[in-house]
Amino acid sequence: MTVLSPATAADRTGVSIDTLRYYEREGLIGPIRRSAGGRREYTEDDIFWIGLVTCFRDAGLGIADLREFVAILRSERSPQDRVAFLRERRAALEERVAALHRAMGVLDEKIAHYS
Amino acid sequence: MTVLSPATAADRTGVSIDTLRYYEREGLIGPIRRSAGGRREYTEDDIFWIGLVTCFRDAGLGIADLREFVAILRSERSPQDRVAFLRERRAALEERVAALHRAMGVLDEKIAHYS
DNA sequence: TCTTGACCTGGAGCGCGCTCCAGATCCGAG
DNA sequence: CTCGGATCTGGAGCGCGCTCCAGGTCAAGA
Repeated sequence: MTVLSPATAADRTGVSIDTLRYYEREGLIGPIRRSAGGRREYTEDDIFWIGLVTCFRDAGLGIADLREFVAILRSERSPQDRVAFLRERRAALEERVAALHRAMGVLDEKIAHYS
Repeated sequence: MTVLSPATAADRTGVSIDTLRYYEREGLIGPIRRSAGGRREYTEDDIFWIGLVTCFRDAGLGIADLREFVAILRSERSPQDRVAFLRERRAALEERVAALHRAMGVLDEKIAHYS
């Protein structure tokens, strides 16, 4: 099974090496397996997971939120608990969308005013 | 014409007094008129403008973005320039909405998986 | 073997957006 | 006139999310 060097992982995910290490320290990813010499070896699964993390980061979630998300998914919680947590997170994102829509409405108003 | 004290303005807008001063320093609002003694006197117009600013802040825009927004609206730019700027901002917000939708999609997938 | 460059760790530094503080001033109630 | 609460200013401090650095290790190529 092929593994990826830190540089390659960074390249593939669009996340800097420093940030990958940071995410690992913060418990958002990994722990990443190491080679005999102590270098990180990223698997495709790691890359996929990093993709999830960046997806949520891009959506504006904070590190603490992500950590909680990871903790829930890795925990032995019941499906019901997980679903409850996920729905709650979803609702928070919907509120963000609503805030965005409000701002876009203001913009539309201004645009209409100057058109 | 009635004016509002800093405390009242803070109360009305939900923005702390410190933050109102900060916004003023940064050029996002005001400059707010002062009383003979040097205290700020917020007008209803000021309150309205603060509402716009908080709307955009809630949508995740940064201070620099807001400053630019204010600068454009106050400048002597042509309506075309303003509309162009506003449309550009709107597109950026739409991209944020898209990022949010992507994250919500991931959440939905997980929810479906555990349901 | 030697060089070179990627990688390691721990910790410092940075920009953002506030938030708090000290010390002074203002002003309405008593 | 006095008192005390609200406000003023300039500047320090803080949490977040990286980003960078020093000093050392590892490993592939000449």
